[in-house]
Amino acid sequence: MPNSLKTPVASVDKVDTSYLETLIGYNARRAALAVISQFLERMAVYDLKPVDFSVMSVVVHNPGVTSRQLCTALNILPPNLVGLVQSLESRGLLERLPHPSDGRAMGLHPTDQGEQLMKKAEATASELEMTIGSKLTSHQAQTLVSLLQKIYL
Amino acid sequence: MPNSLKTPVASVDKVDTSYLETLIGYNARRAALAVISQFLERMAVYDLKPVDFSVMSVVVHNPGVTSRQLCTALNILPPNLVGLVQSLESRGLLERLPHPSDGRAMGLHPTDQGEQLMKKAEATASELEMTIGSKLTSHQAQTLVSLLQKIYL
DNA sequence: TATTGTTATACTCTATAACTATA
DNA sequence: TATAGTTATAGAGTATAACAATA
Repeated sequence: MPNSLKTPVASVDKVDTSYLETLIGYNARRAALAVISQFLERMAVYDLKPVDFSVMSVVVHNPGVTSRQLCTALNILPPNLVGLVQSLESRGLLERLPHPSDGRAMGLHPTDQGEQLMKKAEATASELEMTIGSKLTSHQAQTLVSLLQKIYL
Repeated sequence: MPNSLKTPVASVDKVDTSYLETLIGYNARRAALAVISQFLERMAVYDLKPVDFSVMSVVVHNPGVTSRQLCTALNILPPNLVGLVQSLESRGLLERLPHPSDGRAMGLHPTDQGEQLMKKAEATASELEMTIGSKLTSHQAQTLVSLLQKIYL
């Protein structure tokens, strides 16, 4: 029997992605992109992209942290951090001071302006968590974070 | 009291990322990157990157799917799909046939070679799921997938 | 000899505008 | 007028190699 009679050149009405939806990596990436998309919108007022936010947040909570430490903590390659830090410094959000004991390194310190901005930005980030949380119970959100960390930590 | 005496230019021994680790988006992105990194290694033998795998998987499970449908299902922009499809076609993994009812569209169909490759590739992907799953119980993995889907679906 | 920070650079990924052929 | 597929191109993100200064 010719295939053309059995399936006269198939067409698809509804796309079935059920297989991909069984994969943790696929779901994690889709979820991350969805959240980051909302994050971008909400952080636009502060002119902070996710990486800028992460860098500033670590600097605020770890005054004096070095570039190397930042790279390790956030999984950023050193050459790619240089421009980020220069940009944040030129915006007056952080400053680079000599490291007290290592002459090669520079400690990154938040400025007052940087701390004030991040106070607001972290509040906005927490609001976003609540919005996402409206799709999840608080217990589910906690479970989700815990399970994700098991994978990458 | 001069600040230099209270904190003589701070240095950081262990970086504290506990705030970022409360954010779903941060954790989802870190987890996705960790899984994708392993995915890249395991799929290298098939010369399939995550997007190639996703495209081929949808084509195999939806013979005749159009480019537009693929873009919508996988959140890819049409111009960025063109090269992917051309590459997969030139490798003999799929073929583009005229759509039965829409003269503008082309249906994407897996070749026999494409189906055989994806049979192996999907088995490899499932093995990877098991490996990730070794960090989670099967029930936890199921919960994780379900919670991630609540966020982006 | 190893490490921090940096420059230069290349490669990939993602995004936008505009065109054609068809609906 | 709207949509599918395509081209060209720009921008962002990510990668490696190599160098100067310091440990």
